[in-house]
Formats: sequence, structure tokens, C-alpha cells
Amino acid sequence: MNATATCCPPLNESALTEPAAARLAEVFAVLADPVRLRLFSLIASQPGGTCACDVVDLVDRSQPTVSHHLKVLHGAGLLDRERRGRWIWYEARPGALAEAASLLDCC
Amino acid sequence: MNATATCCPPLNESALTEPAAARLAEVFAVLADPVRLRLFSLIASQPGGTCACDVVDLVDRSQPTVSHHLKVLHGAGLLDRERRGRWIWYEARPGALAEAASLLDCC
DNA sequence: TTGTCGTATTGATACTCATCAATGTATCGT
DNA sequence: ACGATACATTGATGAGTATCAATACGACAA
Repeated sequence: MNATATCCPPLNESALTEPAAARLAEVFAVLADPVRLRLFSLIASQPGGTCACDVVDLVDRSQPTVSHHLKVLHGAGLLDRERRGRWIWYEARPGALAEAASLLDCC
Repeated sequence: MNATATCCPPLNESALTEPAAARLAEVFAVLADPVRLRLFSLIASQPGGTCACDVVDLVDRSQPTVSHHLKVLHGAGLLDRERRGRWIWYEARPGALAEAASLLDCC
């Protein structure tokens, strides 16, 4: 029922199956872009979530580019989205990275 | 002195700086390819390391492709290399992923 | 030295993706 | 209704990369 149990043992205990590797590689690919990783950390470090308008200025990229990255993060299940009037609030989804973290812990 | 202290606080505590995000994104990029991730797990799960010839057959890719991926993993500091006669042995470098793991633990 | 085996490199190709300008969509105030 | 604000989508472009065939390199055996 806990997040770590849904995945697989640490990397130094048993090798990943092909499907497991494919699925996890997608998670790492989402975090493999510096702008996207920074956007996620900016939002995750904000307890109540953040308005998208607040992060655009922080990453030195155009608004469409930031919107694209937020869409990718949301599509991967790392961010929750909620509309509030004209604004859209993003918030880090709890436990979204537990699976990946459990793998890396050992190495 | 411990591995987690060399990096940065978890993602939900404070946002990544731009250089930190860039450096970490490189690590995630190395793990973002399914073949490469599986190669690393195959080697990391082998206590004494592995001959490169043993993993080529396991990932359904050509020998040059596997060689390329092993070079990337070694270049990123995730694998150690050692020549033994005609063979080359790869071994997972201990603690190579501690930095990335400490970040992900919280989310 | 000559061949063989294990591994790396080269060169080419196809595909993915980060990025932006322009435009579209939705919500709110007046 | 109209304009303004916040965000998303479209379309185009350039850079990066996974992949393989062919080739090169290095070590060992005979």
C-alpha cells in the first residue's frame, strides 16, 4: 500500500525488467531538463502551491515554454493542477517520486 | 560528510538553484534512457561487477550501442571500468546516485 | 606474425524535443 | 459587449541523441 512497495527492489539488489526500466526512464526523462527540474523544485518548495504566473519570471524562459514544461510535469503525475479564477495553481503531488527515489537510495 | 549532505535539501524544502538544477538534470538524463537504465541495474545488481560481453545479449541492442551506453554511464561517474585481459569489467560506483536520491526522497 | 576475440570509434540516419513568435481560449472587470 | 489578463496551443526550427553497419583497436593464442 505504501509507495515504495509498488515498485521494485533497489538497483543493487535485482536488475530491472524491461517494462520497469521503460516506465522509470520516463520519470527520469521528465526530470532530465534543467528548466523543468527547477520549475518542479520551485513549486514543490511552496507549501500551498504556486500560481503559474509567479514562476515564469524565475526561470528566464518564455511563457509558452514554461507552459509546456508545466504540462509535461502535470502529465507525468508530478504536479496537480487547479483553476482559480484567472489563475491556475500548481502543486507538487505527494509521493510522486517515491518509486524513483526507492531505486536510487542504494547506489 | 555523509552523502546526502554534499548536495542540497529535499525538493520540498527549498528550490534548486540554476547551477544545481543543471548538474542534477545531467544525472537524470543519463538514467532517462530505458536501455541505459537497465544496463546500469544489471551491473549494479552483480556484486563483483560484470564483463561487458555478458550484458550485450541481455538488452537486445547491437554491440556498438551497448558500448556507447556504457561509455555514457562511465562518463557520468555511475560505473567504474577496469580492463582484465581481453575483457573490460564494469562495476557500479558506490554512492554515485546518493545526491539525486536525497532530493527525491521527499516527494 | 597471423588470426581471433572483445571492445571502442566513426559516420550516417532518423527521431525526439526545447524553444519561441504568433495565435487561440478562458476568465474577470468595467 | 469590450478590453485586459492568465494561460494554452500551433507551427517552425535548431540541437541533441539513440541506433546500426562498418571499421579500428587491443590483447591473447598458436
